[in-house]
Amino acid sequence: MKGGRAGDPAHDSLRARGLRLTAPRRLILELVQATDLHPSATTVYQRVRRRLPAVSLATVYRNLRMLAVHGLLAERADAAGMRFDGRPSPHDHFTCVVCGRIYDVPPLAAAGVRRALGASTGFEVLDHRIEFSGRCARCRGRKGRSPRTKEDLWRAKSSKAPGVFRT
Amino acid sequence: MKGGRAGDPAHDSLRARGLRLTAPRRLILELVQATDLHPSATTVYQRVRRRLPAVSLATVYRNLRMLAVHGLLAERADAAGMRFDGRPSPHDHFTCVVCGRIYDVPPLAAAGVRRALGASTGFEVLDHRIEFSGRCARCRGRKGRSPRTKEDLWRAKSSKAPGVFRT
DNA sequence: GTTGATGCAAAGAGTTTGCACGTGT
DNA sequence: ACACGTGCAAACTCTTTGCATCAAC
Repeated sequence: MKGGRAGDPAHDSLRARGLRLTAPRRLILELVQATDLHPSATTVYQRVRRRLPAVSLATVYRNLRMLAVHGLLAERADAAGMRFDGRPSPHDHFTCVVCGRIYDVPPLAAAGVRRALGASTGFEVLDHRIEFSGRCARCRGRKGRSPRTKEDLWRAKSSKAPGVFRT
Repeated sequence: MKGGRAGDPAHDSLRARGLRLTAPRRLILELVQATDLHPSATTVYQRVRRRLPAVSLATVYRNLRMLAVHGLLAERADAAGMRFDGRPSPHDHFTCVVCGRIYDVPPLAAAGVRRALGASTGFEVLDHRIEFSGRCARCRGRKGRSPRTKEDLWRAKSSKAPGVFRT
């Protein structure tokens, strides 16, 4: 009764693959796609509960993994666990060592590097990912300033995402 | 009585930082530095036990982390947990989707990409890492063949590492 | 009505930690 | 001898799974 109907992009993506569009699943997908903060499962869970208080953490995990398997989300391993990325389109990442934010950055010089590697090794390069790290624009300003906790803003407050690049 | 003495590179590296050179610590460092298979803590543990049967898993974890903090090893996050890399020098990685091996590859086209990112974003790029994936040379041969378990060879057999690139 | 999805709780896997004892320097 | 390192076991965190129930189609 609260689930989506035809015409909804999420609905169509799921139904086209023979997957059911349940309310938790739909919300989880929407939330992850609506931010570029690469949230953890727990963070998604906390956000989901604000609109669907009965949803369990297990359901969040099951859906995140399933959506990733079907290519609607991408998974990233992190020292603290898995992170989820709502944009499966090719792009790279920049992690700010000061504030901990993970920014999406456009694919800069992919093809040439991949070709070079394939030529020199005989490996068949199917995919690649570049992880940059350093200090982001807003953290270059302040001195040795407070490492603001990464996604606390998103988890706790509104769904306004910082939004740096949309790849 | 069984630990190293002056003149040993590992001994010097540790002592120079005020760290003690115990037998487990020395062996752990040597094992990780001697392979490019990026072993997990459990894998290192299994290898350590073959020469020092009394060493505990906790000690392996403590030493791996401590050695990483002091820059003698590098840590990598993986879906299955942490991996350890004995070569802190800059290099990239290629993960074979068939056999699961993680190969070291030489740094191919770093500088230009970093400069481009800095110029277009205002970010100060301090480091980067490229993760390639695909099928390695030896797996391109066989058809849709058996995903040989990653580092079983090293864990179970001799310390002969496949050795692809030495960066 | 079927079949897959969910909630709950329990189980797993990887990693960390408290404490008393052992050991490098 | 002193301080750090170690073994053991318990604790913790993140993630997965079994099962009865519920709901999308």
